[in-house]
Amino acid sequence: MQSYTEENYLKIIYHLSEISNPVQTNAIAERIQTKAASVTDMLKKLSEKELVDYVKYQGVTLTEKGRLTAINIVRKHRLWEVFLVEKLSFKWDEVHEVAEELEHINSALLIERLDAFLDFPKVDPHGDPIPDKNGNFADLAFIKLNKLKVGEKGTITGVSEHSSPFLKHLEKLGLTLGKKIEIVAITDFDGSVELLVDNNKQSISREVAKHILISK
Amino acid sequence: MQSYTEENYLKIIYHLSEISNPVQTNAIAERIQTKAASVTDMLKKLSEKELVDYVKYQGVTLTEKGRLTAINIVRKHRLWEVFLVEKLSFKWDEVHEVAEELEHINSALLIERLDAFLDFPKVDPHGDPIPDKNGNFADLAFIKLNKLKVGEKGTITGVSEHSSPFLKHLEKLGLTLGKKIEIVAITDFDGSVELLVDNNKQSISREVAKHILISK
DNA sequence: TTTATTTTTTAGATTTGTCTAAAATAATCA
DNA sequence: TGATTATTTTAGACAAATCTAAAAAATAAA
Repeated sequence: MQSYTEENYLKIIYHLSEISNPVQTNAIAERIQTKAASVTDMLKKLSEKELVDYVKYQGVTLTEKGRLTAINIVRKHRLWEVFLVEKLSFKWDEVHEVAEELEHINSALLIERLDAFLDFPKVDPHGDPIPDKNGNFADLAFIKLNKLKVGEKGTITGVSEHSSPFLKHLEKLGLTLGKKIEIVAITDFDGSVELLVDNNKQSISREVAKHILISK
Repeated sequence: MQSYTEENYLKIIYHLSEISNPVQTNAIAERIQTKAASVTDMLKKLSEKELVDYVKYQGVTLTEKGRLTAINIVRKHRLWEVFLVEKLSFKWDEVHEVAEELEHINSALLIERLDAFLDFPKVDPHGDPIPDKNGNFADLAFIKLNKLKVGEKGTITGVSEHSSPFLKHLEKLGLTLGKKIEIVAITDFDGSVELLVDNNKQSISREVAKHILISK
């Protein structure tokens, strides 16, 4: 069994692993709102528990055991997000903090029942995939919007950034889940993207495009 | 804002207050599975935060501020119990531990929405009243079964003891929520009670009777 | 390939909640 | 009442997670 804090570290390491591997101390410190020294201490502890492989001055990788623990937390987080949005009428951008707390509730029965109650959803309200209880993801095949070429079409199925300002920005532009888009132009100089949504032309920065997930 | 631990102390003190006032150190220690010395430490802390009135060697009472905090935790606990039973098909005696964790989730919006989702329930699955968000209880007027006299009738509307063995015992005897009962006899020597449920004669100890709540 | 800069780690301290053992107070009872 | 017993508190220590300041290692730059 892990503490609340240990679970948070595992989850953050899991998410950061998708960007860089191994994950650096400072990256964790920044995400978890703490100091690098504290992170080092925790990494040693997680390493002793065989939840991560940790090499001094190099960084950490999750062990299989650590990965499964992290995925389980992600599963709980995303199921709770579905619950909040679908059953309690939370908005897309209101759910994150509460789910951050709910994900640490410890009851296998609860999560199984919740999953069934929600009718076994495959994605959360941000379009992120929900792993099953064995840690397997249904593959959904999406691509980041900034990877699309001029003329290509697709449907918005997710985002990879969940901050409230970002989500509000998208909503204002009409770039919400399920919307069909088409790439009109890509600016050479800064990589910003012009696209069509609902027959409106919209322009977004490369930064924003990178966080929008598209399926075809 | 209080810590998880502080919240637990307040809740326990609140519950024990119904039995004895002020509440003694040892009583808290026993309930919270800790040592008397630890309780003393915490009582000093809660006292400094003006959540309890604490007199050395005498015991504690909740302040108004402490009482409202405690009631809010009780409210959350009971609403979650309703959710678990009504929406996730938990059994009567399976909900307590999970609700014990859920009650510490911190979001006013979440609780308001949950309350509405559950259609503003007035009692939890054990028949205990759910306070509203201002801390007021709808008065439901019940009496403990051991206070009834021979020949009196009533309906089981709650219990004041929630351990799994106790609840299973009641279920086995057919003494579940909503059942109508009639007192047949009360033994002089140990206070045990004979009663009619569904036309069956059952006998229960005074201890058990004390924890069954009856409305007329 | 040295030097400078950034990143990471160590060492020692702090806070929260807990503990044991011993001392202080209150309650009981002969 | 005075002695015994039970309850509660103090004193000092400990584990978890964090911090600051300084040292060590890795990376980048000149």
